[in-house]
Parts: sequence; structure tokens; C-alpha cells
Amino acid sequence: MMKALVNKKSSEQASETEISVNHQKLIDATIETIAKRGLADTTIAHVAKRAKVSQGYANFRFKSKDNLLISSLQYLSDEYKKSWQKIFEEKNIDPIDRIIRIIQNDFSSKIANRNKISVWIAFYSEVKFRPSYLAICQRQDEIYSQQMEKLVSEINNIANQKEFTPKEVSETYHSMVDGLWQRILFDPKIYTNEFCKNLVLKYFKSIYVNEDRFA
Amino acid sequence: MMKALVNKKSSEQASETEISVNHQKLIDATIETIAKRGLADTTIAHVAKRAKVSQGYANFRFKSKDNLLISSLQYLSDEYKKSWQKIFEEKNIDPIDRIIRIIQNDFSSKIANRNKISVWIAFYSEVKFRPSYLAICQRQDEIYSQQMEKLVSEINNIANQKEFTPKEVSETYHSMVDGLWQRILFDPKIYTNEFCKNLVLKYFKSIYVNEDRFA
DNA sequence: TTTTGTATTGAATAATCATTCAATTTTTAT
DNA sequence: ATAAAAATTGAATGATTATTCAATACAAAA
Repeated sequence: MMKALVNKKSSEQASETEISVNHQKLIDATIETIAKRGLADTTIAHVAKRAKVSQGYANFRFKSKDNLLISSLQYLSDEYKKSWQKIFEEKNIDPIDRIIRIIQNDFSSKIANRNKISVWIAFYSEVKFRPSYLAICQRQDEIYSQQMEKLVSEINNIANQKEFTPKEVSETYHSMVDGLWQRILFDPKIYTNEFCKNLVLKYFKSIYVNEDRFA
Repeated sequence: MMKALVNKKSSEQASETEISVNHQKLIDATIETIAKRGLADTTIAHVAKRAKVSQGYANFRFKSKDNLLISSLQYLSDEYKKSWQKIFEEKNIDPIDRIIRIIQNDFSSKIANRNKISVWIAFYSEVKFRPSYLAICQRQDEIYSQQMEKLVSEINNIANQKEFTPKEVSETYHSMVDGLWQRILFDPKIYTNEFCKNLVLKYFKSIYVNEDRFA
């Protein structure tokens, strides 16, 4: 059976970014298991079975369950970050179109689906007791907020909007997203991605009254 | 040692609402333990110790750990409900003052503190896997939303506001509250109760432009 | 092919924890 | 005061689970 490193050029050292298939298989399996069974019921045995490796290997590969969970959260965080980072960087696109893309991304089915959300909230629920979880979440939030404020600031200038500061708009948006994600988990029949997205657009419409693209 | 029922009139049957001291002691201890250690690390032994009863008794009294957790969530939910129910019912108070009281309540230190929030989120994180948790949370949300929409509807009439429907305003507020609670957990230095409350007031200011009380 | 090093297995271990229940204490009724 | 009933204890049980590690499979080198 072939269960070794991938991309490993023969006789050459693996680069630092090269990671074994099993590493990623285990992270995927962890996220899937949390989504399917909840964090409380996520055991190394379940994860290993889903990743199709032995239980002993899963532990060996990540040194501990704790470490596997942290790596999975980090992966989730990186994945999300990649999705918005590139939108913020599209400097040639109009700021308002850019923020609309951010909103679309935050409520795309790839990001805002019950499985992903339940995993996020599972980690959130432990944030108070695990400094490493907190650090990952805080870092993520900080960069997102920073970029968001900058973007809102541009829009405020264009729209000549002075009543609401970039920080206020950014924080309000951010909290709405978190809250709506939670509600998607509770009642996906009512809180469809479309519903949530429109609610947020409507919020922006209340701030930028003359801007039709939010309607 | 005196460890029996309270309020029990001699020779009379205990009324249905009469509940033993130990019952409440155990629920309080459960909530405190979840707040201090997290749901994952909340064991019957820890709860019993905190409630100063034996481990065997805790289990006996609630039949199972699961049942104890459900009772604790229900208690938390009832406690919160009591805090807003009476505000919604103050029909002699101006609707805008009433909604401001709702906001003040949602960000009062009794409701929006890290301990309580962490317990809520602990339960939220299991909602997808425990129908009984989901039912309690959904019922709560439903009544709250219903009352909130009615209140917003009154305000819309007074303010002659037609752009934003009561449902939209209510949902936006509700998601903001959930999101901000989450953020209080992450970074209470930045997200003080005052900060959160003002952010929400500012949102209402954006809807009811001519109403100074939200400023 | 043989040797050597690495990857992977799976069964054993030890710790944790919910639950049970016989024994004990406390309360109530007579 | 005594007996009967109810409340409460705490130690034992059995199930679950992370972690370890000796044994095996595999890949690369010679």
C-alpha cells in the first residue's frame, strides 16, 4: 500500500510547505466528524476511521488529540481567510462592489453552511478555556476587521457619509454575520443564505441611503 | 443534617412548583461549572462537589447527566425570558423607551457577561446534535422575535417609517445581539457592554433618523 | 536481493466518568 | 420513643477513550 509523502522529489528534502496526504486527510476527517457528531463526541477513533488510517497513527501523526483539533481550527481559519483576503485586495474594483462581494462570500454556501458553522461554534464554545483557540480566532477577527474598516472608510468618503464611522459599520456588520450564522444553524428553513444576505444588504442600505446597489 | 424540601408545609403535599433546594443548587452548580470549566470538562463529580452533594445523589436527583444539562439550559432560558418578558408588557411606556429598555437589558451585566455567554454558546454548539437543546432555544427565539416585531411595528407607525419592515429590524437586532455576545466572549476589553449597547443604539438611529433617544 | 530507515498498524494500558445500588442518615408519622 | 419512609451517601462497576509501543509493512539505498 502506498501511504507515503506526496510531491516528494526523489533524493530531495521535502520543502516546509509539503505536507503528507495523511496530514490533510486527518484534518478533513476531524472537521467532518465535528460537523457530523459534535466536538463532544469527536474521538480519535472516529476521526481515524473516517480518514482511513489507524487510531494509533492519528495520534502519532499529530502528537495529541488536542494538537489535531488546533490544527483543524487553524486550517478552517486559513481557508476562510483566503476566501475574503483576495476580495479585499481587488483594488481595481469599486469599493461598493468589493463590499458586496465580501457579503456574498460570507453567505456563500461554501462558507455559511450548517456543517461549517457548527464546527466554528464548537470551537467558539471552548475559546474561554483554550488560549490556543482564542488566539486563532482573535487573529482572524483582527485582520478581517482592519480590512473591513479600511474598505468602509473608502465608501464613506465616496458617499460623503459622516454619521457612522468605519469602525461602527464594520463592527455592526461583523456581529450581524456571526449572529446570522448562528441562526442558520438553528433554523435553516427560515434563515436561508439568501435571506441573511439580503438582511445585511438592507443594513448597508440604511447607512448609504442613496446607493442603489445595496437595495 | 438538614437536606430536605423547603417550603414544605407539614402534612401537606408539596405543590408542583415547589422544588427542592438541592434541585436548584445542582442547576446553579451546573451553570457555574460550565462557565468555569466548559461543557466538555463538566462532570457530574465537579457539579456535585460544587453543589455540596454526593456524586451519586446528583445523578439520582436528575436521573441522568443529560437531563441535568437540559434542566440547566431550560433554567437559563426561563431566567432570560423573565428579564425581557416584563419589559415587552409595560404597555403604558412609550414604545421607543420600551425598546431602549430591551437593549439595556440585553447588554446589562446580569445578562451579557462572559460566564453566562460562555454557557449559552456551549449549549448552542450542541444544538445540531441534541433536539432537546434546539427546541428550548427555538422556542425562546420565537417568542422574543414575535414580541420584538410587534414593538418595532408600533415604532414604525409612530415614526412613519416604511423602508424597513418590523421583521427586518427585529431580525437584524437579534442577530447583532447574538454576534456581539460572542464578541464579548472573545475580547471583553474591546467589547464592553457599553460599547455593544451603543453600537446597537446607533443601528436604530440609522433606521429612525429623526429619533433623538437612540443617539 | 539485502539492508536500513521510515510509515503504519492494532492491541494493550491507564485514566476518566456516568451510572448503580446497598448501606446509612434523616425525616415523618404514630 | 419507635417504626416506617424518604433522602443521601460513597464505593464499585462497566463503558469509553487518549495514548503508548512493540510488531509489521513498506520504500529507498546499496
